[in-house]
Amino acid sequence: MLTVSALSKAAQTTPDAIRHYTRIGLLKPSRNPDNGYRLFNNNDVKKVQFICRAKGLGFTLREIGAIFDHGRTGQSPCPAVREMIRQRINENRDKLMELNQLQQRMDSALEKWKTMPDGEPDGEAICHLIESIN
Amino acid sequence: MLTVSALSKAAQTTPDAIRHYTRIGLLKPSRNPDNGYRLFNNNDVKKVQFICRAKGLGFTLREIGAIFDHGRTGQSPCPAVREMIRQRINENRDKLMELNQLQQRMDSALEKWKTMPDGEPDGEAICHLIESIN
DNA sequence: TTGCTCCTCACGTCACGTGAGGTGGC
DNA sequence: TTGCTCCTCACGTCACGTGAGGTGGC
Repeated sequence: MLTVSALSKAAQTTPDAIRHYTRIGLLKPSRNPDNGYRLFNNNDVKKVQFICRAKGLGFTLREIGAIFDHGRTGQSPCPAVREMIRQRINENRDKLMELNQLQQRMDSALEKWKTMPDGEPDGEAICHLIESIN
Repeated sequence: MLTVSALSKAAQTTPDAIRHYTRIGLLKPSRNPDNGYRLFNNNDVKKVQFICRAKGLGFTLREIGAIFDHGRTGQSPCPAVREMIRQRINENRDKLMELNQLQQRMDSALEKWKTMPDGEPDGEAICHLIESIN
């Protein structure tokens, strides 16, 4: 049986993350009746490692919980997993495009500002650097 | 004088966003004594447009508030603005790299899974697709 | 009266991190 | 006794969106 910190070390994460996963129901440790400490077993080490791997593939904790539930109801989670990652790939593609555009806007703003002096507040403009954009 | 929705239309945003900006102190409308409705003036239209433009450059509302405060204390916000965007550009570069790597991990996972069958829960693996990664 | 707008709470989002205040184990 | 770990709240993060429940204006 493992305590919070022992589990966090075994699975290469933080004690707070372990407590968080417990709070939202991904882990269901038993308790030491003497002091109330959470007690985890070897299967929980696997579960936390699974959580970390799935997070690394872009799955949310809510989705990971859904995958666990599939297991409990005896259904294969695999079709849903394939579908989730397809969606996540599309979402991520959109986000990448947005951030690329943001990066370009920021770069060209900074470039443009190189030739502009700092302005003093004059009641007219708030910050003429920013107002010069668009 | 403008109401919430009139201001939101003039500045091309939503009434809820206007209420939010008021709540966090970026806008300080007067009130109609008869009914308590927020009352904005033409300067507020400019401020909301400024907020939107700055958000488009990656500034947070907290940073935008700091820019407004510079104006009130009679200092030029411009040097701080240049510094903020430099930082934001670096942060965004890191985020882009992360998301690019995530995209690659997701793509190669989906590719690899094409040759793998769905697995039934067997008490051994939670989801062998995910566990096959790394 | 209907339909639109306005109001004020106050919670939810995401995955934790961070105190506050207190206790167990060596 | 000291230092480390554990515990349970409960708030903060970011920028709103979304009810709930009620009111004003035409």
